[in-house]
Amino acid sequence: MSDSQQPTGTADSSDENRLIAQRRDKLNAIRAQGNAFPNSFRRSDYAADIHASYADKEKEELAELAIAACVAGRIIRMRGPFIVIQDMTGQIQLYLNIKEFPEEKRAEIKSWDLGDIIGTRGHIFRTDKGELSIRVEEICLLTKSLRPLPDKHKGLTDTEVRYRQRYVDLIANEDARETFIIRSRIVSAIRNFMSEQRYMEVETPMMQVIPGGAVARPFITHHNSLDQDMYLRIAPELYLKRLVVGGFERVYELNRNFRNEGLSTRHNPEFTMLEFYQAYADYHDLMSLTEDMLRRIAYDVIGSGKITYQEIELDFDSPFTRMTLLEAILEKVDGVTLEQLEDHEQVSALAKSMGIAVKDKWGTGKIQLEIFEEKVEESLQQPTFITQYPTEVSPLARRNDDNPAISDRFELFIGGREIANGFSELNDSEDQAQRFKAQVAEKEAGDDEAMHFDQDYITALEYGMPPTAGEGIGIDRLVMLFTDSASIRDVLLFPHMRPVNG
RNA sequence: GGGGCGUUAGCUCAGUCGGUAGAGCAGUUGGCUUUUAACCAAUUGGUCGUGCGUUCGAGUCGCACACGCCCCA
Repeated sequence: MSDSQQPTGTADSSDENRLIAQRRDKLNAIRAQGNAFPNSFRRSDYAADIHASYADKEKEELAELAIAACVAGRIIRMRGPFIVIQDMTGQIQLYLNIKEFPEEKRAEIKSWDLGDIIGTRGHIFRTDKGELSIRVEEICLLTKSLRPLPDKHKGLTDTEVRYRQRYVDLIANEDARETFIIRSRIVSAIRNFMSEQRYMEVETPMMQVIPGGAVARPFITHHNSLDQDMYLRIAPELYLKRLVVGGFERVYELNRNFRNEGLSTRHNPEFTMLEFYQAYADYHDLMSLTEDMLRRIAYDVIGSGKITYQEIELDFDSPFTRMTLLEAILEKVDGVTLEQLEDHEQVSALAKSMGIAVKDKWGTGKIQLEIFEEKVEESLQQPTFITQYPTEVSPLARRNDDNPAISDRFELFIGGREIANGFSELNDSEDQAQRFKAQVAEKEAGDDEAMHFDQDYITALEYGMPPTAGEGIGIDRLVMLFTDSASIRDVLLFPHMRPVNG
């Protein structure tokens, strides 16, 4: 009976099959010949460079030029005397007439499989059918692949395997490679842009004693030698503003945040955020900066100010629409009046009629925000700045000079999703202390997403933080837009997955 | 947390009314060797996610669980 509880084999051997066994036999034969994993081959050329350099050369011209090439990569197709290899830049075809090689080498070449990694030297030529290729003169196996590749035409489609074994996805699917190349280019474009704006990149703690800067549930961890609980950061905000106090007047951090929340097509427990702060600026300045930045990314990465996301054309060329939260509700929800939205009893009744579970402690501003999120957010496809968020829901933002109930804050929506959140910073240490106290009261009332009181941050503000504006941009969602990805998992190399065995 | 859909060969997928498990690709053997999803001939390969149940008989019907995808909270 207890035998049924025992594993029948190791994970390593349970998924072995005859295809792997055949390849393992081949590897054993190579081992018997000498070094099965040589690392002495050095390539000098890349597939994409060869295509770019000789795209316009005819067959006869290439024959006269007799250009030598030395490439390496993974075998992804074999047809007759042709072998297609893939390197980090793309694919190139090799022509290998096996009859030109001695008997021993022929047997070795015949034993090679799709997926094996080889290095080769030869000359560039064009086939009768016009394909730029390399005529192989020397060729050797560099790494034997033991596992068969997915279908050579259809690639790998099983989403679970694509996420769990991203390395296979990247070998088999051009789209996946392209997505992560674009992601890298977006990040580069942002760093270049920020650098040009005299911003300085910094790194602040990811493990924090007091998690701050956002309203979210943190992950808890423990420092053994200090015997102290610590939190993975939910935002770098309070540290970045300490640096502004210190005199770094333009700082940014582009790195991971961690939030202990559910998973969805738009949420992963760890995600990447660009967060930046600029002294002597307000939220209007940052809206302009954001517009410039996104337009720059579009042209750097896509080469156009128009991109298509889920069959909708998004326009980054035109000035982004700007409207207040209340204006947006009035425009998008039929039959609602300003008087209704500004009166607590009426707006509460309105929210309830929309199916929103209004809580007693919610103020008018919170209810307005809930209505916006329920009825308006999804319709904001074209880049749109929404401004004048209620102070009640913006504990770190500066109050508007004319109306203390609203804050000098904006959020940017594109494709129906929040992409950025920015505001003029609260630099009044006494106001900030009071708002922390209000958050602590909510935490004590049972809201585990409410903020802690951060005394050192108050102390920093007491030294004086210049008037400043700050913003966070969700990089994963931005990459989703520019790669036309429906799920955040498609833009994360290794998205969080439930373990296979419990 | 709730609902829907999915899980069959290494990969991509069929599988009818419950009655011996199928194809293409990959692999193996041979042929061909400037091909383009190369081609021709032959051929190997299955714990049908896991467990329990119904039945003479379950890939197929029922229940539970696991993992995934989508929607909702």
